[in-house]
Amino acid sequence: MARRSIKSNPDGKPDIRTVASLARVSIATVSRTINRSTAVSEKLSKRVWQAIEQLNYFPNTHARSLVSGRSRIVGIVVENITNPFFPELIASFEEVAVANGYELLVSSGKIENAAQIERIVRRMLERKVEGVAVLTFGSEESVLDQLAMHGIPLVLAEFVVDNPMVSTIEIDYATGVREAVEHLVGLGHRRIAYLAGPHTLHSAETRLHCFESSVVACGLRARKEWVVDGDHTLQGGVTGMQKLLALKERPTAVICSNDMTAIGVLHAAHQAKMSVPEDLSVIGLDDIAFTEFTLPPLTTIGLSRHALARAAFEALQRQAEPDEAHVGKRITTVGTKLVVRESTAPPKTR
Amino acid sequence: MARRSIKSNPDGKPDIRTVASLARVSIATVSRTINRSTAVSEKLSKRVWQAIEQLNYFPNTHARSLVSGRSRIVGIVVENITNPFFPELIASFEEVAVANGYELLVSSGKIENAAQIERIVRRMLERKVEGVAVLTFGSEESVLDQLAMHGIPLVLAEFVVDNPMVSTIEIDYATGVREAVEHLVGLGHRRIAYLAGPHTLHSAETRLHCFESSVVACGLRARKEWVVDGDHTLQGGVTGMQKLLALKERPTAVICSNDMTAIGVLHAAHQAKMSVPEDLSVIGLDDIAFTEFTLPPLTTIGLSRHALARAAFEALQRQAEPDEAHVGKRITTVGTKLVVRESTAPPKTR
DNA sequence: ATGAAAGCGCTAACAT
DNA sequence: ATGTTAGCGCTTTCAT
Repeated sequence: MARRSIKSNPDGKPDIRTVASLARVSIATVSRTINRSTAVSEKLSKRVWQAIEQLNYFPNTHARSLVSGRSRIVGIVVENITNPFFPELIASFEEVAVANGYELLVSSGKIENAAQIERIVRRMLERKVEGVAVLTFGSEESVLDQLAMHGIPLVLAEFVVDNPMVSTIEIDYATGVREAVEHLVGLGHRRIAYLAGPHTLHSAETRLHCFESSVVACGLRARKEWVVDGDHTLQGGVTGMQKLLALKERPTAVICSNDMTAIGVLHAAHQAKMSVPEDLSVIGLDDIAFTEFTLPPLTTIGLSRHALARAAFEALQRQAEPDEAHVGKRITTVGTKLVVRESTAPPKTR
Repeated sequence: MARRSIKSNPDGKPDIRTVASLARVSIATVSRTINRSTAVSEKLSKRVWQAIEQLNYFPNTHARSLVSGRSRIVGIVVENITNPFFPELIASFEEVAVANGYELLVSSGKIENAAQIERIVRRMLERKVEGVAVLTFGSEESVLDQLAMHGIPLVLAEFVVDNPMVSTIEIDYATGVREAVEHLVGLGHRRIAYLAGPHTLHSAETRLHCFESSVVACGLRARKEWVVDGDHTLQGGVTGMQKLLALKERPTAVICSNDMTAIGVLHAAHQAKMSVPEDLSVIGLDDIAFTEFTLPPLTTIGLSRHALARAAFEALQRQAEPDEAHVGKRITTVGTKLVVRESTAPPKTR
């Protein structure tokens, strides 16, 4: 039986006691040094760090979490991983979380039924995440209720909830969308269509409203048949564009609720032997990496993954580590702005 | 001070004792019931499960990991998250890991210098992962050495290492690549080019060799200037295609080391006013979701993310939970096969 | 400023 | 088959 008193590093993994004895201090002093908590004298702290270095020691996070109640893990929930926007978002989130000493727990599967929600909540609860960024842009309600019920801090995209545990990242679509509409109008377009996202997505509805008000602000009339439903997928873009092509009076430009939709539109236009931008101008939204390489390169409304990820992490951190400078700050805004490439040009017909 | 004897659920989070007392058994019996370890009588086990249900209890994974030494976390390391192949792979890996009661720790950042490798290794070690799937297809050596040195089971893609802790997923590129070459030859192509991946990638070298031997097997001669370097990015595909276009004797078809490259080729061909597949046939490799929506839809050599993820997880699990049925099984093979879409057709010139 | 010791929630001997 | 108990490696009182 390996009792503590007998055991002398059977494996080789140093623990806090190994460090303590090498530095000739108590384990409490080692802990304090590592956590920079109570002041430790210069002299001892130096000895401790030296021992740590020498042993290549690092604390056992499980032991740490167990006693402190803090896991230093944050969760992130997305859906629809086939839209490159989300992997890019996760990568950014990982970067900022890790840089701040946190680990992340990713859920990237589809969220379609109660069992799947249950599993996500369970995973987050089991690993004792300190907060969760729910960046599904729409299906948050369900996940939300359960997590919030358990007292886990949450941050949502564009879903303001009256709960002190829930922060919101607001996205200023208005600016980017207005720039897009003005860009088209400036090129001479009068017949501008909109290929929407799913009605279940909060963000998609917001984007649509921004489009409608921008059109009106530009003195154009909003024609109902020029607003077509989509679902933020490539196929949705194809189908939506086909609907637009079937109209007697076709639009000369189309703004899409996201880049995937816009790529689908490019596809459908090509199939219909239309040239972009000569016969049709197309604008997307998100500015995913692919847009530089579509045919032609896509003009799009940029939404920074990095800004979004950083805002989400910081909101979570504010909840986990309350900081007098930021108390009560529960809404952060992230901007959008037009990126002009080659899918927009003056209309041929006027 | 909340001593155990005084404490009576101050928060409400049930622990193993809460369950034990509700079920009128010892905590050991609760533990046994949950872990299905030593046999527990039907009667008691039923009482325990009932109490668990009633209290909505689940074990604290940190406590569990601390004492058992098993974290039930597996790591996965990828690079180049902008290639949709990798997010799709991660999602598959997540699915199979979670289904088997494991959590995953993802590292998706670029691996370019010692500090970044150090951080990945550190993250994995700190959270005590039970194994790591290094699916970078090339930069494994570096990460590998350090992790293996710490005795962590590893699984690599196509990198056979003489170490019992390291398993390998071998990918049978030969079959898919041969199908692709035969498909082109069957259509009448004689001048087939190859747009390679980076030489630093093991898998890219393998793919190239498969191409070369398939070409020879079909009785064509391998022309050196028709094998062009690429880097598995869209831009690399564009640049590579431009090199091919500059040749006096142009190929009538090009096989690319991955789909991203092929999409770049499509782009460059379009810019050069060439029609695919009329003027040029193009074949990719991976079969990422995007390939259905390129212009035209891409013929490609399919490599199942799900099969790869499952093979990787199972290899890891075999190492973590040795199983007499599979001892010593350290190499798994995953297949590839041609998916014909619309980017290939008979050549115009012969 | 430092150390001794309790105990986080659980698993795994060991005892019955 | 079940219970008792000793820690897993750490943080955090409490005492000095």
